[in-house]
Amino acid sequence: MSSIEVVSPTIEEYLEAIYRLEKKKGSAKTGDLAKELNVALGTITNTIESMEKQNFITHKPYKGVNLTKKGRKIALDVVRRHRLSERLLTDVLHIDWSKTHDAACKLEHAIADKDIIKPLEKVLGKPKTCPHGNPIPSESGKVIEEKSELLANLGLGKEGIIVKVTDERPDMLQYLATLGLVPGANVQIEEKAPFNGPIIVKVMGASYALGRNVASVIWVKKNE
Amino acid sequence: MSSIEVVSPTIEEYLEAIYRLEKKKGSAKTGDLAKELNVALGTITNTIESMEKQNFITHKPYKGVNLTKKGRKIALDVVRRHRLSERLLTDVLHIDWSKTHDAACKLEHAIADKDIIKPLEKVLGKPKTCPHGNPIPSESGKVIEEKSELLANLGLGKEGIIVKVTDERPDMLQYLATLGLVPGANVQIEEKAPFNGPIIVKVMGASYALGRNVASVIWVKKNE
DNA sequence: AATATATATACGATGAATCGTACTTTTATT
DNA sequence: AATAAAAGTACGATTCATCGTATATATATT
Repeated sequence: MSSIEVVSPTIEEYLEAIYRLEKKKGSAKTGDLAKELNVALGTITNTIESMEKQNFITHKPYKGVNLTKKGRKIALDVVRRHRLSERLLTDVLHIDWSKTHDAACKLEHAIADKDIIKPLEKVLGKPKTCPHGNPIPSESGKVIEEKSELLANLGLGKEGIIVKVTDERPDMLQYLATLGLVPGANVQIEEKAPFNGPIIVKVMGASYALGRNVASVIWVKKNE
Repeated sequence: MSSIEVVSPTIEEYLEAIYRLEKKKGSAKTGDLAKELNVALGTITNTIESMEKQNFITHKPYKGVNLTKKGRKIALDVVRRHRLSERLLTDVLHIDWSKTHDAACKLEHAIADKDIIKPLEKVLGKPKTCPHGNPIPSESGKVIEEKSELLANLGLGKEGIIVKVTDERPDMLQYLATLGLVPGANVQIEEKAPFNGPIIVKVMGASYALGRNVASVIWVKKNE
């Protein structure tokens, strides 16, 4: 059987957040978790402790939290449900990609049942990624991560296709969408100002100056 | 503004259950609630007490619980979300109507946001009823209940169109579907055995003997 | 090396939702 | 009217998730 363990929505949220932070920084610090989950630090300590007892994570004080095999399995399932929820919201309900994250955070816990998630995946056409370009883990927990590099690191004159956008803030996503900076779009570096100044990119014929912070959430696959 | 008050999923469940029982029996007894919500009797007493303090319900011991105006408003919103969820599950995800109830009980709490429920309603084509035929309350809380009578009470030889089925048990719904006893179907009473015996009905050319308990969850609109 | 900052823990407390057992009151049955 | 059955309440206890304040420890900065 090896079906996935059922845990509370809270623990699912924690596992998901740890997964994200682990991916981004290698491990999840309690402070980052507190910010991500919007709870007090002491709460993190408490919950982390109980999660370690249940063998979902390991915690080395001051070094951060990491998922165990058992924890990762659940986390991947939550991420899978989250990203399929986002696809449902954009592809079926035609909701803007800037609004999907928060809604998906609630939906993901309501579609854990196999009888729901499988038909959902099928109806959506087995999408490989969420609307922001992040891969959707398979039922068995496989993640196919497309190789890509930061737009901010792309050399002058180089061009590539946007693969994913790693920022969920609605205002940021709205901004990117108005410029056409969405997965699939072709971008070219026209200029890179020194001292970490803005980057001028060309998208669909138009040129825009992007701050480095913006260029650091966009991942592209370089055209060779 | 007059937007709908936000309460916990638990309270939403209670309000929804009270709404159903009120509709069926005029009021909700604590015992019925305990069965409906699968919790201990004492738990009902506790929660009921706090809900009465918050003015969601009134409770006359041994007489039952009833919704206040405030409570009914929330209850109708929950029912609306529940039934739209069921439509999503059947119409979009093509899930069998026998499985939608339990799944919708979870989904209903995840789609409370106006930004989600409005697009959902629109995509579904503003359906008037859930897959079982129960009316979907409007955004403002209006319920348009189609006049109907129990199949069990229909006279010999009379015929009508099934309007709704008021039973959520998966096995019952599966059984009804195999006989074609679904909303919209035309049925005719061919025979009524005495002493509350079975009723023979004709559906789509075929005849079936139904127990009274089955004929008492099917509501029809008589053809005049 | 000293100090400031970031990171983490301890501890006491709260509220929501739940349980189970014992007890009480009302309604139904004989 | 007596009694059995159904309905409801009281009460003590538990678990989960949370808070805030105070304190401790480690890492980074000067």
